[in-house]
Formats: sequence, structure tokens, C-alpha cells
Amino acid sequence: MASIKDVAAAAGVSVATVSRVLNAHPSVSADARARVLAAVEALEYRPNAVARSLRTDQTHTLGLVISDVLNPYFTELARAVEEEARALGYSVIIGNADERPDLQDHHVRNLLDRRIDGLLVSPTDGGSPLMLDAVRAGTPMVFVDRWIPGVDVPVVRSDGSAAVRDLVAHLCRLGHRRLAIIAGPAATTTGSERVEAFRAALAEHGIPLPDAYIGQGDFQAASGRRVTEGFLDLPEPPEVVFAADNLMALGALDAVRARGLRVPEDLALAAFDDIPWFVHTDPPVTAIAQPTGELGRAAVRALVDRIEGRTPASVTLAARLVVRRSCGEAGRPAVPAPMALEEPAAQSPSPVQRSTSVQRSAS
Amino acid sequence: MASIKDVAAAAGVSVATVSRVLNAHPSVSADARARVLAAVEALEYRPNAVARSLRTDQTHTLGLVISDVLNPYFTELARAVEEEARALGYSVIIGNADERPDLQDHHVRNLLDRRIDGLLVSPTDGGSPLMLDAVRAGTPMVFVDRWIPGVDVPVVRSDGSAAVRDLVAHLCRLGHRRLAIIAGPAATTTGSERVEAFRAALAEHGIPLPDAYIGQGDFQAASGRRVTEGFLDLPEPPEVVFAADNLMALGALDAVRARGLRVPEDLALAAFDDIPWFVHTDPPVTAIAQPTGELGRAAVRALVDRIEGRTPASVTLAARLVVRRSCGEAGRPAVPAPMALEEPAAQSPSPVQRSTSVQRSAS
DNA sequence: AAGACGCATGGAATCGATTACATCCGTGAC
DNA sequence: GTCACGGATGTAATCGATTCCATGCGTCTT
Repeated sequence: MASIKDVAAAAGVSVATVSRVLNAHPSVSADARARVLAAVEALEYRPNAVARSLRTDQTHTLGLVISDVLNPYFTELARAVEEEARALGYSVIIGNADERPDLQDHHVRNLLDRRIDGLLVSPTDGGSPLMLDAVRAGTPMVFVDRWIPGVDVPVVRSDGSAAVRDLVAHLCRLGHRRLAIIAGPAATTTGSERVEAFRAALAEHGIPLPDAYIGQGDFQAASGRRVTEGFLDLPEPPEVVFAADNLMALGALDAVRARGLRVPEDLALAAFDDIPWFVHTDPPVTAIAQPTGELGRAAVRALVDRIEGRTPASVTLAARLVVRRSCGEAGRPAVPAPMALEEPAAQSPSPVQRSTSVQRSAS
Repeated sequence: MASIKDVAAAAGVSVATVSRVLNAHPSVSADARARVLAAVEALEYRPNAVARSLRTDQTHTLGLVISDVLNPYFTELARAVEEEARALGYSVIIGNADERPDLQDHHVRNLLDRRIDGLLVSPTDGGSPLMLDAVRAGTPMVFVDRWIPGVDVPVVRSDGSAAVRDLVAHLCRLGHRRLAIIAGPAATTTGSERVEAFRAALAEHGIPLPDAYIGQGDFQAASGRRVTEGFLDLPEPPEVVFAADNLMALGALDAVRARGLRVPEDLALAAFDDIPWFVHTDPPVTAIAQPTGELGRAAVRALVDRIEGRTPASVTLAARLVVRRSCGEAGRPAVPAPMALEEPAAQSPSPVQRSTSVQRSAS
């Protein structure tokens, strides 16, 4: 593969001049520039990004460490991240932590070794020493979706508490009083926050959230199934299960079916995270939709700001309730303003309308 | 960030000795080794992968260019690829081509600039000059899922023709005679092959495949919907639609629902590519399941073989029909051996059993 | 006409590793 | 006692770029 030396030789100039042409330095004669460009063309020369990175100490690469690629929510996030990064001249290396702190550390270490310019993380846990060290060492970092409390890193996330309140109101209106939740790992912010938002919303309606109605899941489908089976075995099973992510909702659906029961007649179901497939399940699932793409893009912008010397603020976007049929038919009149009622086959392939008005707040 | 020089200084040895310790070169005294390791520990030194790559001309990185990350089939493939690569000491950089040749080229170029050790590609088209040049220049490459005819690159794929035959037999047994297909882009091998397999299987039953029953899709949900609407508008609409991938099947499902029709009563549906969600749709979708994870792993092994100087052969694994309810209930007795009848909620989160006997062939 | 200035250019240092080669030293063979 | 050999180590070249600095030359000022 041709190097800058070959180009210089072919063009009859020094490597310095070739480099100047390539980097659009003004001090190059038109003649030299033309000869260099001709040589570049002839040799099909492409600068070696590895060498360039060594010299400039910039890789123009972002690392993205997510908790689970197989989760459609994170897939969509990753896609948005890559798009925005590409638009800003960066590439992205994705690390899939599979909800495992050890794998997360593996990827963080690997990415740091590769001298990525910045790191986008959706932490699986409360923060490994490695990651804390990286922050302390000044690695540009931004948390997305989940974060680690007490660490001074901008967070780009969505706030679901209003949507959870809407959800609980919706459920109450349908007459449900025994509401349970399948929580995520307590070590993650999304794991604990969603439970608290749910509890607070229930309290507004004077409904308690007994411990028996809080199931401990791990954001994977199998745990959703296991927890739901536990709920169904209770002397007084809940009427509704709210899963803190889409995969656990899937597991809950499995559990209900495996017992020959029906959603929503025997057990109603709602989920955090909306995904295109929820329109097509039997029944379509009522869910809280995050502005996933916008989160990914905002996270990249914040990270690139940080890399390029500016000081980004945290971003919080609002999530939104999307009512479908998995909690029962809303026989009663209209649903209040913030909700969207949706015909199953109304839109495709991206059936969920995104909230157009988003709320931003610095933290 | 500490460099090898800092370590050398701290340990009181030369950088050469540090490098020897790090690379397990035998000619290092126990004493020197201990001092170096202590210094490494104290400084939290990590070798700079960029510098190392420049010198050794190896990045220990594979590039994976896939057609669409949002397609669960490719997501699963990507995950398997990353896992196997990690096991073999490589990292993976994923490029999402979004079924766009220009984006595919962008990623290939980017990956080559970064001097990845090898490239795994699922081409969106018949082969851009860039990719052909890369092959000619000797870049280790392996095609996965799709390939480019006439290019001398190992192919790791699955052969669906037997499964398509099983599917057609299944459909005939249910009494269907008017069968249509939503094809993928003709420029892709999977686009054209699946149509041909379908046509051949139909021929065995004496059923023609008229042009009106071949819809041109692009592997995206919207096209599946559009094509299905076209089918439904026909004076004599088909009784069954076979979508050449899972997203187009989703689009077809939308189209049917949007008209207030039902699957399978009004139109039966089958898909190529099985995904976990097909168990939960209404109705569960009959699909042809590829051994996706195994494909990804085999592809990585082939590529690493090639990188490390061995000469890998192509690999072809068999796909398998998974019967669910979207083509009608099999009121008739048992289905033949190669098919698996599956209870919707039987397994989760990975409801599709993988074929254990695979067939390999060199090409 | 001489000095100052600025543009175009090349030489060489540099980034952080690996590795060929030279050197030094101790041990064993004869 | 001398020589050969091999193990441990350091010096320096190298990978392919970028960039500082010096140089040469043309032009403008005074």
C-alpha cells in the first residue's frame, strides 16, 4: 500500500509538501498541489489513519459501550449515535457489555487502549474503578440512558416520570388497583428510578406498592418471565404488570401465555421502552416511548463538544406514553392530552410518533 | 498517559527491555522483569495500541459491514461475530450500510484507512469498484450471508432451498395454490436466490410463479407493505405471501391489518429469517430459520484463518423451517421430519431451536 | 540598492511502540 | 588460559504521518 513517501517521490516533492496538500495548508503552490493530487490519484493513495493518529493524538473515533445490543432500544440508540457521529466526522466503535460489568470493563479498556477520542457509556453497574479512573484521567465521557451517581460526567437521558404518571392514571381509569412492577437491576439508575417513579405515581392515587409486587429482573427476557410467574403464583396476583424494559415485557408475555392466560383479560401489561414490534404483538403493548434517536444524537453532540474543548451540559428529554391494547380497552372517552392513541397498523416501519416538544434541562 | 519511556525510566532499564517483558520475550532476567512489571503497575501503564499497530502493521481488528443494523437478523449476526472475534483476540468495528451502496463504500474505505486486519461483508449490491480493488489488493475478506458472484472470496452463508421446499410443501398441504413472494433487491444474492428457490419448489408441485406474484422489495418494512398492498389490489390476489426477510414480513402484516383483513384467514404469511419476535406477533409467524450465530462464528473463523495465513473454505449451513400459525392451522396430521412445530411460549428468550446437524461444503 | 517581509519548500524531529544488531559478560570446552 | 557460545541488555532504525524550523527567492518599501 502506497505511503506518503511514494506520493512524494512520484510528485517530485517532499513528504512535507504532500502532507500540506492533504491537510489543505495554504502555503502550497498551485503547481505542486496539482502534481501531488495527480500522484495521489495515480497511486490510489490513502493516508494511513494509524500513523496519523499516532502523530496527532486524535483518532476521530468515539467508543460506545452499551448494555445489550440485542435489545432493540439500544440498537436504535447505536444507530442514531453512529449517524450523528458520521455527520460530525467521527467513527464509532461499539462495545456490547451484555449487562455484564466484566465485559463492560473489557470494552472500556480496549477502547482506551485504542485511544478513542471520547467514550459514550450506558453503564451496567455503579461504576468500576476502571471507568472512574478514566474519568479522573480526563477521558472525555458522556453517559447515555443510564448514569453513575456522583460522577461528574454529563448525562443524556430521558425522564419517564411524567409518562409513568400518565400510565398509572390510565391504568386506574381502567379500574386496575393491584399494580406490580418488574424492576431492572438496582445498580443501574434506570433500574431504581423507574420503580420510584412508579411508586410515586401510585401514591398519588392512594395505591401502595407492596414488596411482593416489586419483582427483581435484570433487563433480560428470561427474568421477566420468571418474575411474572412469581406474581401469578401469589395468593393475590396483580392485575397489571409494568415491565421496566421491553425484553422483560416479552418474558412476561411468555409467562402469561405459558399458563394459558390472556393479556389483558387475565393480566394487563405495560412496558418501558417502546419498540416497533410492540405494534405487532398479540395484543399490541402499551409502552412508554423514549425519544431514542434524539437521545443518541444529543449524546454525540455533547461528547464531541467535550472533545473539542467546549463544556456540554446534561440533557433530559421527556418520554411519552403510547396507549395500545395490552392494558384493556379504554371503553371510557378520550385519553388526556399527553397520550397518543394509536391504530396498530397506522404507521410502519417506525410506528411510534416521536414527541415533537422536548424538554431540556441542564444539571 | 504514561508511555513505554516512562516505564523504562521508572524501572531503570531501556525501552527495549520493557517491550521484551510486555511481549514475553525469553531473554529477560527475572530481576529486570520484576522491576518492569512493578513500574507498569505503579504507572498504570497500558501500551498504546495505535503505536503498536503502526509498527507491527497489525491492528487485531476486524471490520464488519452489514446491510442493516436495525434488522434483528443482522444484530444477532453482529453479536455472534463480536463474541467469536473476542475469543480469538480480535475486536470488531461495525459499519452499518443501511442497504445503501454509498454508505457501504464509506465504511469499507474508513475501515481500510484504519488498516483493519480483515473485512467481513454482507454486500448490499453487486460489488463496488472499491471493494473489488480491496480484494485484488489482497485485503483478507470473507462474505457472510450475501456474496458477490465471480469474486474469489470465501462465503459463509446458509442454504435455504431445502427449507423453502419444506415451506412450499407445508403450504400446499394446507390447500394454498396461489403463492406470491416479496423479493429482495435483485442485486443481492439473497434477493435473487430466494425467489429462485421458491420458484423451483413451486414447480415441483406444478404451480407456476407468475410475474404479478413477484413483488420487488428492498428488505425494508415499508417495501413489504407496499408490495403486499399491490398483491391485495390484484384481480386475483394470492392466498399466501412469502417475504424474503423479516422486516418485509412485518410490512406485509401491516398492510393486511390496515385493510381490516386477517392473517392467515384472508392472507397467509411466511418469512425468511426467524427472529424471537415472530413468536409473539399476532399470529405467530411461520419462518425459515438460519443458524445465525453459527454463521457469524464460522465467518470469523474463516476470516481469522485467512489473516493468519491459512486458506479457509466457504461454509454453507442449512436453514430450517419453523411452522407457526401464520399460514393456517395444520389440521392434517404430523408435519414431516425437518420441520419443527413449536408452541408459542415454549422457549424464551431464544425460542428457535438451532439445527444441530449442519452441512458443510467447500466452494 | 538594500533590507524587510512573506510565501513555498525541504530537512529533520517527533509520536510510541518493535526489533535488528552490537556489546558485554559469564560459563564451559579444549 | 583462550576461545566460542549464548543470555541479557542497550542503541538505534523503523513504521507513516505532522509540523517546527531554516532556507531560498521574489517583491515591496524606503
